[in-house]
Amino acid sequence: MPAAETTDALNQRLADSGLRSTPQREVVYRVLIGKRDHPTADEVFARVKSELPTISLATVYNCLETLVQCDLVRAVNVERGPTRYCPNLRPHAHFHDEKTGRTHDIDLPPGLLDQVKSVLPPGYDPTSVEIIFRGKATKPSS
Amino acid sequence: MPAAETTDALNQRLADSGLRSTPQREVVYRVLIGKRDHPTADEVFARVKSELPTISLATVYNCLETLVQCDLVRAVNVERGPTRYCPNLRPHAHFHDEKTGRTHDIDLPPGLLDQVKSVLPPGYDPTSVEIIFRGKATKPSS
DNA sequence: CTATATGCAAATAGTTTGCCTGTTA
DNA sequence: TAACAGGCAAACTATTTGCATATAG
Repeated sequence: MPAAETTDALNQRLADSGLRSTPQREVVYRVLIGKRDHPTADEVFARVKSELPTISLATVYNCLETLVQCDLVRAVNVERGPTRYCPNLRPHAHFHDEKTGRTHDIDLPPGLLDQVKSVLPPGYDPTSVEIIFRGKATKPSS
Repeated sequence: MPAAETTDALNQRLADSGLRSTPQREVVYRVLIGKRDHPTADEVFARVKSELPTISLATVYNCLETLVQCDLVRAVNVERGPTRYCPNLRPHAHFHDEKTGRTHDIDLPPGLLDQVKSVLPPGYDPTSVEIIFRGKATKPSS
C-alpha cells in the first residue's frame, strides 16, 4: 500500500468527521501502519519523534484518540498497563503471548463474530465484539 | 451459598497454593461474592472498610492479586481505567454497557469457547479466552 | 482570520514498592 | 518463632488537563 494511499484514507476520515489534517496526525498514523506490533503511546511517541522531533507526548495521545474516534485504529487493553494501538481494520482477535508479552492478530473466519453474538440474550445490542486469547505461541512471530 | 462454604473454598485454595488464611483475604473475597458488580479495587476497599475499618488499600490490592492467583477471581479490563474484579467462575463473557458503564456477565453455552479456540492456527496454545461485548443493554440489570 | 491543534508543564488516577510491625501456622 | 501478611507513605506509571502559541482551512 503506497504511503499516499493511507494518507488519503486518513484525510478522508478526518474530513468526514470535520477534523483537520495535520502533519502530526499523518505521521502517527503512518507509524502505526508501518509497524503493526501494537505499540503503546510511548512507543509511538519514540517512533514519531525521529521524523517529527518536536512532537509532544500529549499530542501523540491526542492523535491516537482522534484516530480511534475516526475508526481507523483500535485501542486494545490485553493486560493491565498502557493501552496499545492496532490499525488492523479486518475482523480479528488478539492472541497475547504471556511468554513474550507480544500480541498477535488472529484473522477470524466470516460469520464467527455473528455466531458469538448469537449467544447474547434478547436486550443486549452489541456494537462490537472483542476476543482475546492468552497463552503460549510457538509460532515464530507476526 | 452459606458464608462458611465460600470461606471453606477460599481456605482450600489458599492452602493448595501454600498461602495463609487471613481475615483480610476472607472479607475481600466475601465482599466480591456478595455483590458481583465488577467493582474496582477502590470500591472493594470501601466495602471492606465497613467490616474491617483498619484495612489499607495496599492490602486490598494484595488480596485481590492473591485471589486472582488462586483462580477464584478474574481481573477484567473492559475499558481504560481501573481493573475490575469478577468472582464468577463459570465460563462467561462480559457485556459492557456503554451507556451506564456497567458490565454484565453473559453465560456461554457449552462448547462455545472451544469453537472460538478452533479458529487459532496451529502453534497458538491458549490457556484462556476472553470475550467482551460492547454496546447498549436494554435489559434492566443483572 | 479564527477555530482548531500543538507543546509544555503541572495535575491526576491507579497501582506498586519499601520498610517496619503484626500475625499465622 | 520464623516466614508470611498487613499498614502506611512515598514512588511510579500512564494519562489528562490548562493554557499560551502556532497553524490549517
